Amino acid sequence: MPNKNLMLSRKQQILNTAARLFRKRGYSATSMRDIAREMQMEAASLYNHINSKQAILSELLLHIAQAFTDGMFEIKNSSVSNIEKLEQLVALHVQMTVDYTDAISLIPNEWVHLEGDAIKHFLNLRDQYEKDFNTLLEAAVKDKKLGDIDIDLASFSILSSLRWLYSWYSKNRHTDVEKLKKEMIRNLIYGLK
Amino acid sequence: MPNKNLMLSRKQQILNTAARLFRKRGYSATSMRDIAREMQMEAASLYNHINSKQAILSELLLHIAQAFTDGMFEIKNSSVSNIEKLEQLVALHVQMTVDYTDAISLIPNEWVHLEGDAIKHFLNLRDQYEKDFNTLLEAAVKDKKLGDIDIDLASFSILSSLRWLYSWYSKNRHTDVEKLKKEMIRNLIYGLK
DNA sequence: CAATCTAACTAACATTTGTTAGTTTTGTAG
DNA sequence: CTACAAAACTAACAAATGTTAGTTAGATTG
Repeated sequence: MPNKNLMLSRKQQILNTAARLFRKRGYSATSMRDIAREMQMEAASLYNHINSKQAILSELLLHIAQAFTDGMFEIKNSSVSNIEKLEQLVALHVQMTVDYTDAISLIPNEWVHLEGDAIKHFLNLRDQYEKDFNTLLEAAVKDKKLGDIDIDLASFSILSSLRWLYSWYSKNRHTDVEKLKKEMIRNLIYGLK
Repeated sequence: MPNKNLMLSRKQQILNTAARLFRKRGYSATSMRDIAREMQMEAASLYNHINSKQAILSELLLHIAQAFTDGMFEIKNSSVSNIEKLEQLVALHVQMTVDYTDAISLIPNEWVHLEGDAIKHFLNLRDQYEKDFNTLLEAAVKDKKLGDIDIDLASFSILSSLRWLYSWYSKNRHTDVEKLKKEMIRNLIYGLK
């Protein structure tokens, strides 16, 4: 089977390669020459497609963060119960993990290497997302669908597990995605009942 | 001999400072000059106390990993029920998080920058710990103390939350430690019942 | 064919990096 | 006070870094 990367734009190939290397060794420990070697080209040639190393990181991270924000917007405004919205959010995380395993692995830590407006933007999206998540969790408790939990700590626990799912999924790629969604919903949401 | 104690205490200051900076910016993005500046000394002077940047990282990570291994050994061999052992393990994580907040933050990601024997040793300790954790979880299920969960995924979820607790705790240092232990046990263990 | 565009190349740059060597200061024990 | 060891300093190093400038090969278009 030919390389899947062949069908993508050169820029997208570079982003994918960078995501894989950033995941493996971290942003700082990955050099432009590392990325270039993997792409079988010279480091300077990368600049025909991307503006800077920093721009690679911010494209990767902001793309993921925006996708989560968009997903949250849709789910928040849908007309299902609060507990169902929570279920859909867990499913969103699982789906994102499956679709963007490498890039999503950068979310927990590598954002610290963003600079300027990019880091502000990223943290704005992240903080708003977490606020929305807490709000939904609180609403579900008020609906008597969840026990009398510490909202902040429970929210943190759930999101921690979801953020690290990429690591589990990498070792279990055979897993059926829909089954995984159901199991995570059970573990993380109904475990708290 | 009091000279040696003074030297060790200076070394410990360096380790603590390094842990704080490694946490903030990552191992690779933290230079020896960064650590030195924070210690109000020159980079070269650090080498009177430590052998290399790499040695700092491995001392920090292996110290934490060994403490977990020791804790697991004690708990495994104690004469309480399996479910109580799980409770004690959660409490161990919480206590370690409180005692070594900065150094413990390096456990999830920064081990990738270990080299040679250090990385082998670290991964051995980590993998054995996770195996022991899984075994206990399985035993608790067999005791009918937990529902019919996917052991691997549940173990992963619990450990993810515990690994990231340092981040929550940093923003909630006022929290009573014993209360936090109880809440985490409830969230992570009895949530699964 | 000629002109244009894309995407590769080589060469070089100014910084920053971890670390070593050699020297000087400082604190303490006898 | 002297002697010594601990721990700081200055200076320098080779290697690696992100990036720019200028050039060239190959394809596409008029």
